[in-house]
Amino acid sequence: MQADRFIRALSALAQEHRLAAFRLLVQAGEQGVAAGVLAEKLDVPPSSMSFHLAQLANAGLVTQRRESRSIIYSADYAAMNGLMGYLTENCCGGMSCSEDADCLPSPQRKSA
Amino acid sequence: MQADRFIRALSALAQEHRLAAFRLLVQAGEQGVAAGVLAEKLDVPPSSMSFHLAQLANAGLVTQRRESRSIIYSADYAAMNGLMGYLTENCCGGMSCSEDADCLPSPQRKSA
DNA sequence: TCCATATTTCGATATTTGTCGAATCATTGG
DNA sequence: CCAATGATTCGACAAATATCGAAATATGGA
Repeated sequence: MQADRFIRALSALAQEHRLAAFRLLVQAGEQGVAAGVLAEKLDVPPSSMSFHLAQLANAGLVTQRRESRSIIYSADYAAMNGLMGYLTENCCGGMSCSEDADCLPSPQRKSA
Repeated sequence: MQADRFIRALSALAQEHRLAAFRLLVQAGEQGVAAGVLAEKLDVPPSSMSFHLAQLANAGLVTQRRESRSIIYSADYAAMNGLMGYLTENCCGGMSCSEDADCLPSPQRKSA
């Protein structure tokens, strides 16, 4: 069951510090943010931050790269979009999903 | 903290049976699905299903209505879209982030 | 009213998850 | 090589979560 991958992603995001960290990374873009900076911004001990970042990485939501002594984390937009596509899959049974307030007003159209 | 609401939503979805149930509801549309039908389809005891549906409802992801003896659950598309909007807020620092645009800096497209 | 159906609430229990200090690992600069 | 810095792993504990049967709560039909 590949739903497991999405459950890991959702679990990863379903936590105060991780959600905040992920949003910071989403906003930071490609540039990314160092682990220590995230820990400081979120006022979380480095060990805890590391624990959380590992979960985000395990879920495939973030990528990491070393830059000198720092490890820079970045949001993986493809993974994020994949998750949102999964949630809205076959929305409304594939029927008219653009009508009124029903399904997806936002640009999350996926199939085809 | 307004983020609490989104954490509840993500926690609600971060569970095998709830994610499956929610997706079924998303696909079912306004018509919705009865609690018992969901329990049967997902092969989960009614009490457990009820427990999970309560969490989805508490997170505001689903609504319920009585129809004769059954309680019909439906996905709340507005809540779902709100959640997705929250995740992508100020994506890339506010630059152009529309779907096929540049929210995907890394060219690692998977299954589009 | 009585009974069957549909669902939820209540417990107890097992499992998972979050926290954080100490120790460890990796990198840089002197 | 050594000390300092940035980050992760480990271990123990606390807290939250999932499970499911039994009992309770609605509803509908005879």
